[in-house]
Amino acid sequence: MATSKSPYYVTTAIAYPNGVPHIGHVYEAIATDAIARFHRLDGRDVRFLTGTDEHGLKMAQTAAREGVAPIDWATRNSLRFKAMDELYGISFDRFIRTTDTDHYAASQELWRRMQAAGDVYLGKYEGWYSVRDEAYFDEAETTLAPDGTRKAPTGAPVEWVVEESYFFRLSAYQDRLLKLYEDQPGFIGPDARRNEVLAFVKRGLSDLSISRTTFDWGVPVPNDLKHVMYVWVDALTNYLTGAGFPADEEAVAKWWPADLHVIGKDIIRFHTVFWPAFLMSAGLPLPKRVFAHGFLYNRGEKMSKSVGNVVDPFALAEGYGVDAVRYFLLREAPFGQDGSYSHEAIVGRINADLANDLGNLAQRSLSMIGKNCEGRAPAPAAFAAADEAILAAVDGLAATVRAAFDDLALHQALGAIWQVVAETNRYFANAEPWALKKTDPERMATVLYVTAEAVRNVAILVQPFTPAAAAKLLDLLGVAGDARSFDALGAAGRLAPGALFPAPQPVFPRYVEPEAAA
RNA sequence: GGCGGAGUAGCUCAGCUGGUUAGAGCAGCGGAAUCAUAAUCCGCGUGUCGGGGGUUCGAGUCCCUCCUCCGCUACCA
Repeated sequence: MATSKSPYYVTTAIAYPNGVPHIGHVYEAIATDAIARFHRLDGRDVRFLTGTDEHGLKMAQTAAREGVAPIDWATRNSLRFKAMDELYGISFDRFIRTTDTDHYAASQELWRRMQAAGDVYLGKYEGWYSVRDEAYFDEAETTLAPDGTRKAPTGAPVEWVVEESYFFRLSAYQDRLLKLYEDQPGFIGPDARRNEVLAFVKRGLSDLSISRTTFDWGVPVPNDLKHVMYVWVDALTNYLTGAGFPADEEAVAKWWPADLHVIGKDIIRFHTVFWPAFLMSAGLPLPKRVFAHGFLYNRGEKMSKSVGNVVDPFALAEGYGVDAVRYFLLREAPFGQDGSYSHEAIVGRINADLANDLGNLAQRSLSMIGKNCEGRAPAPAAFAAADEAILAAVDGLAATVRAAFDDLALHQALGAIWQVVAETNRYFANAEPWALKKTDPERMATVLYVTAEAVRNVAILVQPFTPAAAAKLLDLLGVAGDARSFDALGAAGRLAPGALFPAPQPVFPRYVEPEAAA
């Protein structure tokens, strides 16, 4: 079952490490990690790429302000992002940095290919430029301050800048892009984003400025060292670098095109318009899917430094635990839509879903097994209708969860799993194994066996979401390390009666307010 | 302004191509049980389905109109 499956290459966007990571960064990493773990458990050979995008004027400026070299500033911050990923158990196969040497080689090779295709030409770029924003603005967007200076919409001063720049002939790709969206409807998700991109491209495309001469902190343009590549070519190419492009042809053949780019909704255009156009130009296959997740709000309010409601991922993990945060973020908001974070909401999820529903189900059944079955997997007698019903619900879960992952409806996968958890709690309460203890020990053993089986299957399926707790749960069920993939779901991996269980212990602790605990 | 999305129980939301008394989870109230992490189970919702009009035997579900909110409308990591 695991043998004939195709490799799976999935990426997050690379983060711009000009500051510290925030909750949005973890959210994207956690979601992509769940997807990567899911496919690994499903028997596929997975490559998971994440990292940092380290070039650009702003990085150089901040480094100068800090009195360090750009590379040192980038390294310091990049390490912080990597530490965050490691803290949250993000199972990346490579943490790429756009300052890695092989990335320079990849970016320059992509450039050469686009140039060879006749899509790169030298021109002049001019406009109102804001150094602070590292961006040009339309004159209509700017305002004239009373003192005669012109300001960007962000309030930053702008100046008229003319610079030589290489351009990419994006205008030539309108038809091919529209055809792509039509031929490959799943290329952009969710659908709402697809419509926006479609409307945008239909309005017409102009060529894209892809180099700068005003700073040198970037990948040099081949054969014209005055220029460094502007953000799009450099940053997007990381996905190719991560696949071994161009030197490692075997790796490229295996991993490229990527199966999925997970990104934030703010950068959808770059990934669904510029990126496929670059790849078409270079004669490379296109990624199969680009999916934009939503933003996280703090009690419905946008998080911003000035408001001071930014949530620090490190503090979050400290306060609630890594698995709880992972579960909460993927359960609370439909993946692809905006979500809201609040202390009350996360505590509610921790206590209601993790501790009460699943954690307590495991604890109550395993504790009875420990006390009444010598701590061994009980031997079931013939199954009654209620037993069969639960096992059928449990065994049907794999298909439901797979379908949810196909649609990237991660919240639905969790919803389906927890529905079975609730059913199992009902089953357990109905069967009253504690009463059967005296009247019908054989029946009690059967109920405990079925319940343990339900917990085993749920634990396997929940591994992509709460990896550490799931592993602990499987330990408590005596499940061997090589029996935790989706191959072991259902009848194929049933608990062997008599198998020894370690002493049960809580897996998902309740959240208790610190002051109440003191 | 243009295009697109949304407005359903206190909260978060399901409701497919129109058809039994509009559903789920959470919260709340009442009860049961006591294996378990004060966890679990059972029962309880008279909601103008944003307002108004229309089509239809019949409309959250289609059409028109109005109100409110949100997204996109090119180079912002």
